[in-house]
Amino acid sequence: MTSIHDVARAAGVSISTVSYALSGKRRITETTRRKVEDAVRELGYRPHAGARMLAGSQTFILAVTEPLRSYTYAPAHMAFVLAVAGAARRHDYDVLLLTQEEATAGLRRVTSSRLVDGIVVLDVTTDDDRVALVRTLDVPSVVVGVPADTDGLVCVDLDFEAAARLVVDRLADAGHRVVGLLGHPHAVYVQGSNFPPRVRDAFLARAQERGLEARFVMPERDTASARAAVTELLGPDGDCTGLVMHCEESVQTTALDLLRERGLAVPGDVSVVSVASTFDTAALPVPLDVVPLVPERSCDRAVELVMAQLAGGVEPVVELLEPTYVAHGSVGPPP
Amino acid sequence: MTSIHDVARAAGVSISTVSYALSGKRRITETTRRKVEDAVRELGYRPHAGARMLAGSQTFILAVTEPLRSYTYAPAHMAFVLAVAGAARRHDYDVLLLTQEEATAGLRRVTSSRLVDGIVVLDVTTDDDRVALVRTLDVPSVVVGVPADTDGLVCVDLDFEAAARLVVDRLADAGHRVVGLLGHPHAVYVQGSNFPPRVRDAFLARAQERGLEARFVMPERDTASARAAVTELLGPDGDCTGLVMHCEESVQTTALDLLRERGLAVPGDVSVVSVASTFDTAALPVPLDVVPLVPERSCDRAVELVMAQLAGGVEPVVELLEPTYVAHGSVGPPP
DNA sequence: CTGAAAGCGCTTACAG
DNA sequence: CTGAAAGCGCTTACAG
Repeated sequence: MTSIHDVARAAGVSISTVSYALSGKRRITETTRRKVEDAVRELGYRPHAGARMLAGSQTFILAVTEPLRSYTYAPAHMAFVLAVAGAARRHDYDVLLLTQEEATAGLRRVTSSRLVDGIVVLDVTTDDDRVALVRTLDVPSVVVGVPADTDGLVCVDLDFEAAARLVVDRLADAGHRVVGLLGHPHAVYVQGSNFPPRVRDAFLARAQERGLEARFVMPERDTASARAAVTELLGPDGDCTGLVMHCEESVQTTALDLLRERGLAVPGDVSVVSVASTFDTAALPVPLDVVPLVPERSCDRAVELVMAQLAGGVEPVVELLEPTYVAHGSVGPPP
Repeated sequence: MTSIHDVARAAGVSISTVSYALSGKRRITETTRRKVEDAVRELGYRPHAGARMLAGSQTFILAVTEPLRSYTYAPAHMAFVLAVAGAARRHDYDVLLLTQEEATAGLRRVTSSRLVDGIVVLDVTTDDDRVALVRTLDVPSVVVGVPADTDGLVCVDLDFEAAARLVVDRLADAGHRVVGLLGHPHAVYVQGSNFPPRVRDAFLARAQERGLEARFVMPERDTASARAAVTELLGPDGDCTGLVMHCEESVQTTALDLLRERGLAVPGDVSVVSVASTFDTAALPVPLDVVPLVPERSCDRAVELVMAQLAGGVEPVVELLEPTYVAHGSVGPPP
């Protein structure tokens, strides 16, 4: 293995000059810097990670904790993990993946052994052990999502409440009087992620504010349950003309299939909007209006906030990212 | 931060004794060991990761590379990543996640900086850059899957060929004369993972050996495409009575929905088997016989083989794990 | 069975 | 603007 001494020798400088040339932490003559860089390139030098950790007390590793619960929607969660990894790399950081079975123990282990410089907590539940732990850990940490108690935390998340309001408003403005929310499975609301209840509550509250009748159903993931749920939402006399979907892609597909079978046109007979979806709703059987949840947005910001904590003080804060409404022609006036 | 010196002082021994007591690398008196362990516990001591890497030239970190391509089935791939992480932890290893955008560059970086002790390569394609790189890297590596050129590699994988043969045999033995394979989207076969072609080829070959007529279709992921594909497989006169599914859960669900709509009973009218599925086929609308792909099995073995390489010599080998047929009553004689 | 000490490869005050 | 050197916290021969 080629070490910093080899580089120093090849460049004809001292090892401290090599170190500083590489880190940019002190001013170096242009010519010296070039000599060092040439030597680095020629020798294929790469600093020893462990030595850097020990001497510099920086690891350039972030811990990412994502409990892939059985009832979570894998594609979306995977997208968040990958988005964190991507964002981290842009700051020259690698990502250590901590899984469910080891959530809090793992966080303890990697922080107290100084393996990581910071933590990104993904998919927090309302009352999350990892959040309680992170609060005590004194390691730069960012929570993606909003737990019940945000005291002392740095949180980033899409403003799900605003997202829900956006779609309700759009439907109300178009003239719909009865709107229905097709939600996630029941288990998700009970023990799951923090955001489905936030969407539900804001949806119901805004509908009331706008004087709309609102319905809410929580289908399981199977086709039959999804179909029954949509049927229930539409109502026996089909008075519900505005459908909001906050559920998995397959359930949204099933819902659209059912509408088609029933001869209900979108948006001619029923207007449909997807909220907080991570997939491309334009690729559904009917391209759907959407207030998207963009993992990259939340995760880029989360990593930025870890870096900011590393660099200096960041006050505890709950940052809610403003949602955007993307139209694809699936909302119109009621028939 | 409490260091090994603090522990040594508290236990009244030298730091080398602490180190050896913890690593078990040399014989220690029972009483001494206990004194050390007590001190460790009281002080909450955790060895500094960087110092261990530097002094011991072991990092206790494994790199996992998983290119989540857009056309891959996220739940299955996530399951593999998690299975590797779980297996690694059981050997006291952590897992560093390397993503698509950085696949080969990332492997180079983490190995040449001595950040990882070994590599697990997930979801290899037939002709995979990462495999070519890993071969030259001289770091313990295991490939999950079978690339075209396995020379010099340690590969582990389900024996997909045997799995395909198992289901064909089961259908042939039950008396079916025409069988159809519902495959993955076309893109997967062209540029994707290595195993779909293996299933396809073995399926077709075994069908021929058994004197069966065999069909093969590659639906996209949407409902319409899936329905069309099943219709095509069954044939205009419904002569195909044995359906094999090697595709995503949603497509399998759609297929079963279609059969039900057509009034075709399983297995009364059509026998159906799922092959190499990572989800629970017993939870489908009709519980399906399956030759499961169990991520934990492949990944446990993959991690074991990395550990074996770390411990000493392991010859290059392609280990194919024997498939198991799990019956759920979805195969019977043809009508 | 245990200890004193070298050394792993860096970073960063400390000097000049 | 650059260098010599201390020191980060371990592991592991080397002694006894």
